[in-house]
Amino acid sequence: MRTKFRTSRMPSGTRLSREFYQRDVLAVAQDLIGKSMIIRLPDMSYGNFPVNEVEAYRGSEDKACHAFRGRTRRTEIMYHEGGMLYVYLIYGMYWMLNVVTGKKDNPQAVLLRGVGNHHGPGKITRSFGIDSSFYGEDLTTSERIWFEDKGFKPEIKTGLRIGIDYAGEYWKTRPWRYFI
DNA sequence: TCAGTGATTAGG
DNA sequence: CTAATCACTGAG
Repeated sequence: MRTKFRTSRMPSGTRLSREFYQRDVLAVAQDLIGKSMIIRLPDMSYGNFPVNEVEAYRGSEDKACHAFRGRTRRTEIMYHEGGMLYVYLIYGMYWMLNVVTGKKDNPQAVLLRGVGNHHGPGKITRSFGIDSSFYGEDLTTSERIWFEDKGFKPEIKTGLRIGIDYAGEYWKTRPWRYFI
């Protein structure tokens, strides 16, 4: 953390490490539930929002994962080692915020669907002004967004991933949505 | 139930 | 270049 942004309002906690994100996406997705998303707000203070809903997208095998169609400029960041952000625009209006997980060249990501009182992937990014400038952001070094463990261990429920009817019977029935 | 909205992608 | 698609949202 550069001194520049160290203020009295900086939250104290344990920033999640590279190792946390480098695990398989199903483990990371579940473990992200209850962790805190720390984000720098317009007034330069930091907001703390517990993650309450996510979905896992698991590699080139997963028909619902963007990496299913291979490496493209958009999906390139998913091939990086875990701990980066994958941000993309959908329907011309909504930025989707994803956390890249797994080892290098194993394209996986966790979609954030709910943090704090913000429910809905497009609403999260709209609320915090997250856009393409966050693409490739490194969560282990960023000064404007990262995740912390504050010791909150909620009970986790599972469900089907939303909006992937095109993915075929097997992939659309994986219970890879996790929520509180 | 359905329109809005534009980047991304595959294909010619 | 064209056209289809889309991990969504809000209005009616």
